[in-house]
Amino acid sequence: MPPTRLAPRKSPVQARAVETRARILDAARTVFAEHGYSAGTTNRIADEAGMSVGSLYQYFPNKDAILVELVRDHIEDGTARVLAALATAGAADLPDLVRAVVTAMVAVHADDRRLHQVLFEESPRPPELLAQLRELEDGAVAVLAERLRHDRPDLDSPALVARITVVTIESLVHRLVASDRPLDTDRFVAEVTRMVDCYLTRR
Amino acid sequence: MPPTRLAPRKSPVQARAVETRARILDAARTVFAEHGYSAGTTNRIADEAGMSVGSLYQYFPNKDAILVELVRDHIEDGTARVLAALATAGAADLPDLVRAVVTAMVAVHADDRRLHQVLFEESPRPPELLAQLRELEDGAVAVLAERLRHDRPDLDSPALVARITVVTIESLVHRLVASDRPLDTDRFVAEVTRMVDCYLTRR
Amino acid sequence: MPPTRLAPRKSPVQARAVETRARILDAARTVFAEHGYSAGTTNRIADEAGMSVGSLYQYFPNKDAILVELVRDHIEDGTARVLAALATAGAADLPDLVRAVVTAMVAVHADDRRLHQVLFEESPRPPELLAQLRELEDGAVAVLAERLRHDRPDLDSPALVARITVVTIESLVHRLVASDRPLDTDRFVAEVTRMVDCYLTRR
Amino acid sequence: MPPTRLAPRKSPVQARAVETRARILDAARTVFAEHGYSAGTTNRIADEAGMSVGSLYQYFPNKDAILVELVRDHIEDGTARVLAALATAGAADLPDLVRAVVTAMVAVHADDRRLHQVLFEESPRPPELLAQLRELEDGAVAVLAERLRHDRPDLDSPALVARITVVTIESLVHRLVASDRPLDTDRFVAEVTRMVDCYLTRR
DNA sequence: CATGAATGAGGGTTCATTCAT
DNA sequence: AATGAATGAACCCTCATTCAT
Repeated sequence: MPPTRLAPRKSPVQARAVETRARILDAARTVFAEHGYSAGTTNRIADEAGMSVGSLYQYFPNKDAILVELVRDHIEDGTARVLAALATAGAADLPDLVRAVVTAMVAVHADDRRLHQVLFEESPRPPELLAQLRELEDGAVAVLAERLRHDRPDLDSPALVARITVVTIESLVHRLVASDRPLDTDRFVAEVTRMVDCYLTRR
Repeated sequence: MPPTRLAPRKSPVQARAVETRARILDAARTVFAEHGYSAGTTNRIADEAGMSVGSLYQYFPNKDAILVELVRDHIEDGTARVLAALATAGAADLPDLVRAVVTAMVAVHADDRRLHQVLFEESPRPPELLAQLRELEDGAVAVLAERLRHDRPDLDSPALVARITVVTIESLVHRLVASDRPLDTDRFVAEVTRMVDCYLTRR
Repeated sequence: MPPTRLAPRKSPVQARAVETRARILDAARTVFAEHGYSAGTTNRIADEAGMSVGSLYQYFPNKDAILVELVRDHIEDGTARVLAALATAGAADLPDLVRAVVTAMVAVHADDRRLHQVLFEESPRPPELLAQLRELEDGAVAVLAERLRHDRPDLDSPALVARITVVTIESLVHRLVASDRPLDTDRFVAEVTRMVDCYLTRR
Repeated sequence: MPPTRLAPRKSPVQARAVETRARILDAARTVFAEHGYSAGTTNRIADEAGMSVGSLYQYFPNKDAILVELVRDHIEDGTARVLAALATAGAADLPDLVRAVVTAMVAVHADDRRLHQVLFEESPRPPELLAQLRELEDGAVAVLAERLRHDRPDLDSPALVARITVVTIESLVHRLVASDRPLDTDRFVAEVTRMVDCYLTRR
């Protein structure tokens, strides 16, 4: 039985598998957010996903793989949203871009604060995961450095400045999210933006 | 019996105990840095310290207590060194103070990068420990805010600015330390200083 | 599909679980009888049951729960057998009833003397267990007291007499069972019966 | 330096040792009563006795030895007090003797209920201890049997009757003491006495 | 493919006992 | 003799992973 000619989609089997993986990842998010990493056992995740542990292990080779996938998803989602924000901002000037990026970053991380704590602060960091994070950071740094080379040809080392900027934004957003004492988000964004603007704008 | 004989030295018993605690903490630093928190077992720590688990448990009631003590020591050491740097800087202007603080912070954390990752990113955070960290941050914020009220009476909310500043410095230093890709420390200090200065100085 | 097919039989899953629990309890009986409570480790029990510790802990949340279940089983078994003996004795007079009860009690406890020592003399007594024992004793006291009110309306305090009687029978049977020097069981029953009869019958 | 000629006492050294042993035993009583047997650690006992574990082990070869000694002391004390009661009762008739014995037994055990529970119900029973208990019981049985042979020459098996009697009294007294629900002691004594009297007196 | 019972290494912790001082 | 730090076997329990059904 030949598949419908122009069906540009995965075979039913694969589609099912993709959906199951998603169910597991959703469950893992819930369970990690609620129990933390070590107490977020694979059995609990399988339970939450409404399947047996055995099934879970058919889709992920081990617990770490789930974690890695979770982070990858988060990164992809974050990247997409930040890029969308930049697209919207268009060819704005630096301050506006910074504000757009910081706002988007905060939005990305505000979804589930506790989950991000678990993901980024209390979980083991397999090499694969570290590589992903580096790649992301490097990408952002490259983009910003390029822009700086155009806008601020006077800068000594645009790469370093770009990295400091990127790391500052990332760090502060994570800190905001991880913080037990909630800061006012809008003010936070405003202040971070002002700081970074100043750093990038003044010679 | 000359007074020097029984001078400022703890009784043999206590001195021994203090030394043993120190040995355990040193071993814990080594083991945590090498294996991470969960794999840094009490038996491994005792081994590294050249003693039996039982002995270890005569000095610490449980594994968490070791972690808490490690962080407390780190905080005390860090606080002392930052204060010393400030004292040396004397009544300098803000930029110089910022540079002194950042330099001291980097020095404090450069000792053992991996250990700080374990301590601050992948370990459980008992309430006692969180309280310590808050206290430290609040203290720094209070000092800086006070200074800002003097130097920059025009600032809207010195407390918020102070907190953003403190958190920025803390975060960036931790990021630098946690980073697998070593940045040039001096340049890093210079850039962070410049960023914070700008933030605090420009209206 | 004939009704006998799906008749009063538990689903395979449950039936298996029930059987496994029984295997664990049997193993626990053996191990406790042989090693006592503290030396009767969960690993030894699992071993004796031909399974791993992990499996054991899938059926019981902790060691005490095994003990409690063992005692509950013993109580249920004992209660059933004593009631059966009473049913057989029918509306006999007091002496015959006493003989029936004592005989049944001895039979219940004769199964495994050493186990009963462990269960009732050297194990911790979780509140749940104490409650069970009290309930049992109170039940027996209530039944006997009621009967005494009918048969011996002259008695001052049937409740106290009933309790003394019940406790005496329980105690002596346990003593007999715990004893290292086996007494002749029939004579023992005869003497205890005589003593209790006398106590209940003579004014 | 020859010791004082007619000093009928232990050498100072021995006297000191005896006193130290007593201190340890007192401490053990306190600690066992408070913490139970397994949680009544040798360190706690040494602490309570105001000495170091090492010293404790100079007087007792191991923990069990302390337990055995505690029971031995209890038995000696109990025997002495029951004998005293009998002496006071003089050549009374059986009922009076029984009352005297039961009263004395209750008094002996009322001192520290919890300690007796620990000693007789939740501690391991080393062979040495079992031997002591047998010896005591046998002694009491022998005395009573002898008396029965005089007073009740009609009895078939005075030895068995004596043993049942002795065991009944022992058991009930222990039960009373171990009980969580306190019975009125005087009524208890009266009832037990009545029961035993009846048993021994009526043919 | 799904199931979930089974596995068992390994974790933190305790405590009777020893031994250097 | 006294001390008390040190020892380390053993305990109860967890959880990532496997495998028979």
